[in-house]
Amino acid sequence: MNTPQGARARARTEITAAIKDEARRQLAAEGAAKLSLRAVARALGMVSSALYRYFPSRDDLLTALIIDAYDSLGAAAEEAHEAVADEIPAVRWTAVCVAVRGWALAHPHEYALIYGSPVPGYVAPQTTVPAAARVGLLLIGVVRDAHERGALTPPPLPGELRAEAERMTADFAPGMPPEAAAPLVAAWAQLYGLVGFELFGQFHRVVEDREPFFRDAVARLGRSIGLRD
Amino acid sequence: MNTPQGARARARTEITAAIKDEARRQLAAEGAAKLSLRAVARALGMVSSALYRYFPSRDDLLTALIIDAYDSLGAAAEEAHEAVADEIPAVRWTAVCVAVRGWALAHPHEYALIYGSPVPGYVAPQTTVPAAARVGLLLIGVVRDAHERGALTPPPLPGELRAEAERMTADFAPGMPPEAAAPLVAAWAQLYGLVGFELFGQFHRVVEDREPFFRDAVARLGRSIGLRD
DNA sequence: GTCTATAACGAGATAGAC
DNA sequence: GTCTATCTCGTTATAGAC
Repeated sequence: MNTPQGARARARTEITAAIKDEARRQLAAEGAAKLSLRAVARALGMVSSALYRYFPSRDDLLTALIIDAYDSLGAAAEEAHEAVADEIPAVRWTAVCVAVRGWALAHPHEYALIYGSPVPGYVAPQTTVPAAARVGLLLIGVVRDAHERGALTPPPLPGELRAEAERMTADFAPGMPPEAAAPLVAAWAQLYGLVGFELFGQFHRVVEDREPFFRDAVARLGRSIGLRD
Repeated sequence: MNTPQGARARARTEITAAIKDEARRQLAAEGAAKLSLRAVARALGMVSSALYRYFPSRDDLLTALIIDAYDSLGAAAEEAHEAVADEIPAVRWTAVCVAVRGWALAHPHEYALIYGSPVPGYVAPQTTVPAAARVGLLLIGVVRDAHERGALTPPPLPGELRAEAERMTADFAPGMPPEAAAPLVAAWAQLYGLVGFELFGQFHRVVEDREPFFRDAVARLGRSIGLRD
């Protein structure tokens, strides 16, 4: 934030950050289901009712943590993309995917919060949507750019999926050929399948040398959409 | 079970089943993190100490639920495969994937238990491995069979992955060409990415007509391994 | 106005005595 | 196996400090 702040506003920002930091610590230790306002307050030497000045409810604290996680992931992905902005789309595709994996390995509990099992009793409000969409929009941008440069040869579109594909491009990927819509959305989900399996231990004794395995898989994902090397 | 049982053994089997049923109910309501032996006991009109005659700890109950879930999923996948055993490998591939999705939609909380975020503080023992491997072994069988019929043209194997691919085939997919190993393991993870995204709500307002979308995606996955239509 | 602290509610879990 | 005393929790009402 580069807005000038008075002392009270600064104190408020700092305490808000301290609450979220402590909540993240508890997330790592006990999981989102057991996140407790009282425990956070206790760890900060505050009384539980004081937290309500900062977060109107436990669910609002959870929502803030979720938005922060999506934004942190989105920022990491966008930064990685900018670093290779001059490369061909296939290279940028892989760079974004590798950044998603890197962020997930560095923040496993926040990854579990946003892409793991839903927290029982919690329903994410619409306010999480913009942050949640960042990585997806970035990948759409890569594919659209490939199309504009003539570097995209998407697979044929099954007639059954034509209407759905056209709705998708109209809704959130204007300028992208509808043939790429279903393969891209599928690749997006599949990317998180690869990351989740590694993170949650399903690759234990199955995949040993994980980075080259991952790069190979996401390169294939890019080709399945029609990105050319 | 077709072993003849005395009255005592039968009662034990029934009570064990009742405990697991009630635990699954709580799993759905509160999540695995909050699964509590006491609450299960209360719901069954038992006292908590009595449960320890059936499950020595909460983690053992969790392990039993996890093995049951893997076995239920594995059985559903194997049954779907048998129903199309005479078809070409690409058809059998899709049938198994569709069965995995169908099972997951029918058992979302058990899916979350085995493929969602890890339960904090719980580490799965080796006893879960055979049940967990069933779907993977089934998919390996489809690909191996395609190879034996000459219906498999796997993508070229990057030199970087040669050693890993040969270890994979030696460890759990003998008779399968190493070129197919990495694409198959990746496809296996990606399948669960597709299912998880649908189940956990990431496709909300993104994918509307989900079954054809899913079939298209898994058909592409099959082709990425080298299965021919 | 902005914040923290006290106390309380209703619900649920837990530990130990019996 | 039962009962009770003591914990936890989210949340609110209220009172007072700055």
